[in-house]
Amino acid sequence: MKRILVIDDDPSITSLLRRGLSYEGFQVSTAPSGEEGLRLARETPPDLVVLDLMLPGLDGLEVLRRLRSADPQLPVLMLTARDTAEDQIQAFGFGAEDYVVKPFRFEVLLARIQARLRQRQARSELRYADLRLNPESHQVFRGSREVVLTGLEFRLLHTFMRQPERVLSKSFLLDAVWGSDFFGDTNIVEVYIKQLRQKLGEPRLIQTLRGVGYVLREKSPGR
Amino acid sequence: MKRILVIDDDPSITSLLRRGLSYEGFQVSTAPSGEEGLRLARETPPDLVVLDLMLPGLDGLEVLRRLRSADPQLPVLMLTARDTAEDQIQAFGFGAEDYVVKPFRFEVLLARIQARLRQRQARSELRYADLRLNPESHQVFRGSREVVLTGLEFRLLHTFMRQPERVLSKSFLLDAVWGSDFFGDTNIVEVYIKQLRQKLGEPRLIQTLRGVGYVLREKSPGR
DNA sequence: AGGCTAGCTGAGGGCCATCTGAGGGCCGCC
DNA sequence: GGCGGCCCTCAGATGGCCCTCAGCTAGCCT
Repeated sequence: MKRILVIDDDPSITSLLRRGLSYEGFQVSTAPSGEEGLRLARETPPDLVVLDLMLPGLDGLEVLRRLRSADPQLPVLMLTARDTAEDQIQAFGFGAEDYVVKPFRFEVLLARIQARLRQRQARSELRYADLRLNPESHQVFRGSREVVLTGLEFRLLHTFMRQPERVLSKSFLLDAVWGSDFFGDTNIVEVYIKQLRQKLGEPRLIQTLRGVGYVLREKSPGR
Repeated sequence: MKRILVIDDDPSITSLLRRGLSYEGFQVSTAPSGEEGLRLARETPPDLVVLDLMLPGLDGLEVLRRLRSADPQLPVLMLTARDTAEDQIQAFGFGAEDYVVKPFRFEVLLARIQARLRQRQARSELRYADLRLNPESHQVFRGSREVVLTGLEFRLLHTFMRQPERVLSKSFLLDAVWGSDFFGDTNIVEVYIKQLRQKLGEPRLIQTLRGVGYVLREKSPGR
């Protein structure tokens, strides 16, 4: 779940965003001042920050500068009532990615937030336990060791990594990886599971649930 | 010198931007339609695109989509007279970074352009491993040795260098380098890959992922 | 304990994605 | 008009990957 930090001294704004963004599935923190916002960001780094330009105490631009110094990649969305050309120029100069003018429609803000997160998300790799799978480079690592997979093996593992700890039946996998136009035996799934297990090494991450399917899960010790 | 491509059917806009941005030290191309814009972008990839949402013929959003498919990193600044929430939402959905509403102050547009370009840092010379590609001088070096490439070879390598370690499918390359109006066999990609590999020499930097595509990557040493 | 069935495994055949060398046609330049 | 460079096509060779198969193992039920 993505974390969003909202820094604004206007309670009607923070309350609106807290409710609206929570409803959209984000984990929302709010701070009424720059100092408080920076403290929260330091404790639990958010995935994105919505920052009011006009703040009591520490200036919004100063907060932006400090957030950036801690994480130059962090997406920050500026929020403000002022709409002069000078402000915009200055904010962009400090490296804000985007700028929304109050009053705004919630959907517009949401769309921009999602656009920012998507930009970031697309490049990021999937992780589970000590496994890392990068869809862009088509690479897989177990710890620091690279695991070289063929096209099908990769697609199979990718399917598991997108929904770890969820049981996937053989017919589901057949559909997801081989496509619904495949008419062979489900034994092919077993064959490729074995192949994957072998390449990924120990300890085993793909467990068999007899009569049900397979699941990507760390073997919990003693149960 | 940074290249900016302006796609807009309104001559007063293109003329204004051509003069204004040239004065600021940019190299400006303009296109009155989406088709023409895409063609220019394919021939000489710009550093940033200013794109009108309302275009005759090919829709602005469609142009955006195609520009993005060729280079996901390319900064695109949408420009439009419409200012409805729906448009903004849709444009962000397609991955526009920014949005400027007509009429605009030139300084605001300029500030946003500069902010985008700064984020992207120097595009002037692309590097990967011991490869260097300079889009301005159209030169390529492998280590200290210059590699002389033809126009197509250069565009192909350029496409790879803009997104190193990312898998590019043959159909993607066909689209990005040859254009979507090419109807020949994908074998042409294989032929040019071979040609590039030969000219670039060893160790091989363009790897084949059978059934998936090609990727610019140093062969990870056996681990 | 024994039987049944789901799942595991090793080997191998064949197909097709990719590689490769050769060559034809077009265009700009001399 | 001739020449050279570049783009594209084609067809044969290669071998990696996908899939099958048959025998084996092991969980589960009676």
